[in-house]
Amino acid sequence: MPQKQRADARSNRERVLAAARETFAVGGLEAPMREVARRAGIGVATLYRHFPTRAELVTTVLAERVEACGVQMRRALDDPDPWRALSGTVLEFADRQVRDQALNEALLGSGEVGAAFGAERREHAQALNVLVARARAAGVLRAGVGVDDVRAGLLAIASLRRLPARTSAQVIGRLADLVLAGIRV
Amino acid sequence: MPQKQRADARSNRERVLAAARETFAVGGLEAPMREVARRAGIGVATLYRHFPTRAELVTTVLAERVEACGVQMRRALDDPDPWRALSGTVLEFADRQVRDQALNEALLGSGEVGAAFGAERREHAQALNVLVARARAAGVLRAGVGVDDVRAGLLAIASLRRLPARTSAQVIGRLADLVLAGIRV
DNA sequence: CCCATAACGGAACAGCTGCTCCGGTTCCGG
DNA sequence: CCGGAACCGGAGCAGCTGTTCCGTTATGGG
Repeated sequence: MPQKQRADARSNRERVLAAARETFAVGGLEAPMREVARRAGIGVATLYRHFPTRAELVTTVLAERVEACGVQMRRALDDPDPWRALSGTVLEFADRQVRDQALNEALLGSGEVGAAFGAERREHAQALNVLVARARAAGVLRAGVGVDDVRAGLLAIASLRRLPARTSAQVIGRLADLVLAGIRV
Repeated sequence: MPQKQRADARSNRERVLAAARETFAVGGLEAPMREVARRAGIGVATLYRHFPTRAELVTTVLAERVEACGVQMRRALDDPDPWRALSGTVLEFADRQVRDQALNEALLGSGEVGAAFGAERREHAQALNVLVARARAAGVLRAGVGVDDVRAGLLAIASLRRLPARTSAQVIGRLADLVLAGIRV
């Protein structure tokens, strides 16, 4: 029953989403609404007509990426090799972090945006539990390493956002390797 | 030739510094100047008379803590046990991070406040070089681990600021152990 | 082709920030 | 104890933010 909106309205909605994706990826989730509107080539009022509040725009943009993480998680759960599943998840997480400055506030943030993805976060946490349990059962984890340690590593990788952009990719890569080295037996 | 200022002026300066220490440690370096002034029980104009700009207040408050880090670094350089020197530095860094939400922007931040401590940062970097080189020479480091990896670990620890305060201490502790485990042979 | 009306855009509002101006207050040497 | 200089405090400025109001534009069914 939608599709009643005018053609220009729908096209503008797409423009807004595209602009928001770019803007948030580069400048983080705190990027001004005016900046998104300007990049989309429309006025702020139009932006607010499509997304009545800032949080709504942010969650809409992030929903698709959070879902992509879920897909990756489910794929890891199907991997018969426990270490490859766990290490792959860590590396993939680091890689997403390098490419998207905004994703992690949805997965790890404590504010309004974080709360909007509570269900997905619980699902990811549950999947991580399973991955770590399998890895431990396979004997590839150093003694004493638990889910909380892996989660600490992921949190650290995610927190490396806001670094001089040029160096952050290298630092994140090194840290991911470091975390894996610290986890493995 | 100082000491020409009136008694109330000097007392107010102390009040400002005390209030700034509290405020910055709890709320981070972005805490509003009005908040510092209110906590000190004075007006904002008085605050700005003693510290003409926000950065000046911040650097004054941080200078003493940065110096404390320098002391610790020099002590580590005197330690004959290379691994204890390096691991102690990492753990001490993590501990400071837990106790002070603001220190690391001076040591690692890329903004104006970070630039103000360029000399100290270079000194710390140099000391870290030495510590890592000694540890490697002693054969306690995993093959391929370099200064950049240690620095990535420290950066990660520092970036864990802005977490739900109750959990951050545990997470930081786990991460510090994880980094050490990833570095050691 | 026309015009009701959905959709638009920019000025404007409210609230935050760092920082300054200026009239009133307080200290302290003589 | 007095008076001028040193000092204080809050109102105010400029600039940022998210969000809304309302006059203007232009889509598309008849």
